[in-house]
Amino acid sequence: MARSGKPTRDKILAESKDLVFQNGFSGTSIDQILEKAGITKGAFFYHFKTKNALAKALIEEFALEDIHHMNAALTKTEGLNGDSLSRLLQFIQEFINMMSGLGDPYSCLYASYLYEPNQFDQDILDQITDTLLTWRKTMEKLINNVLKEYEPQMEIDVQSLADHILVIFEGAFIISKGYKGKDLTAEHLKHLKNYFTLLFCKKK
Amino acid sequence: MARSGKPTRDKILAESKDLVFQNGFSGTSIDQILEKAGITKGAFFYHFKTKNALAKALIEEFALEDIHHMNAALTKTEGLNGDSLSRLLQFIQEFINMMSGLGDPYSCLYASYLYEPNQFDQDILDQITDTLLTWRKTMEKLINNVLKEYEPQMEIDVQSLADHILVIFEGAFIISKGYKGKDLTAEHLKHLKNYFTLLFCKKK
DNA sequence: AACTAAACAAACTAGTTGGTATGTTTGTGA
DNA sequence: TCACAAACATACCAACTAGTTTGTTTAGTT
Repeated sequence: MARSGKPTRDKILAESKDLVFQNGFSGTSIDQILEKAGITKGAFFYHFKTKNALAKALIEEFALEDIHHMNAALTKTEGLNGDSLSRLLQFIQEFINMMSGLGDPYSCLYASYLYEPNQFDQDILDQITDTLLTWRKTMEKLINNVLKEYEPQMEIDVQSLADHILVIFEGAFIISKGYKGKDLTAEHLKHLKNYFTLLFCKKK
Repeated sequence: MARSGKPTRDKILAESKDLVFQNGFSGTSIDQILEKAGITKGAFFYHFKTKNALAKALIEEFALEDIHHMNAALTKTEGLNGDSLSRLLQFIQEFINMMSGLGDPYSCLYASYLYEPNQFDQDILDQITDTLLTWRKTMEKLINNVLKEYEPQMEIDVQSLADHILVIFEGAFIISKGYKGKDLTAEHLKHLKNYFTLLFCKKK
């Protein structure tokens, strides 16, 4: 056997992710990646058969981390299972904490890909949909548990309300970029927390 | 004089906008634009000095329409100036109506550009920031008027709350794309309307 | 009818693109 | 120690890229 290729592969993934967020996927050339990663073309195409294979690896890694964050927040708030509302609110608070320390605007690979969808194979786009659906299912459960104990102040569609957290994430990322300042996600998640608090102020 | 070049220029703008939303800006080649618009390279570079000049023209047109929509909704709700809250709510309702009939997910050029910012000159990115600031100022005014009459149920930051409508717009566009179904913006704007309604349920 | 400038068309160029073919180094187990 | 495969490096290519050059058509003006 030769030496391990994992450091090289990881370097390619890390550097190309940064480049994609700055230039877009098709705006990122392989030569740029080689230069930033300090490798050659042979090394790149040893680890990734095509440029699209890199795209797939990138989104797989990103989705894995994403769902991992979601599950971590779920686990952290498991103790509050008794009060369904504080569980939901604390779940959101976990992400407020997570995004609070952030300097530069955060970037999401889903949004990056979805604004040039023709560049990617179908399975890549499907993976994004799957991850969104996982989020939706999780949020629906949390909300439905609240609905057992609380009477919502307004008529709401659970699925739409479940999606709303992702909407705020993605939107906040973009607006943060638009203002070129620091990331604004935390403060916008607070509005979601407010919304939930006001919506479920009355027990059944 | 020769015949008017406006139809050609407009065709270039319309077709290239579609292409950019499918392929991204750097993923859209000039040759692709020529084919879709049914013109030649000479015609293209007669109307736009560089590809980046096209990018600028595209964002200028998009921002103009955007602000025009905003002002139209403002004008339409001017009659409600007496009740500041219903004015704010009806302002949002105008966009709910606008986005309700939509089939395919809507696309925003700001988001498209901001996810490959290195492809564009600074003045293009500045134009995006300016437009966001115009939205912010408008929303701040509407909200501040409400705050004169109403006591908010929770402590809120006006600027952040003003930005929140754009956050929901942009986020809803992306999530809609992710689900590959129809546009979901209208239903997410309803959550914003709910939020405002609950937040300002008590007069001073 | 001759002229003129705007509005194109066609062919070209220099550089870049993703991808390949072929060779070389590296570590490790028999 | 030597075989051998994994992990690279180098040189190359065909296709495509944005942009240019040069020539032609079109429609008002005089």
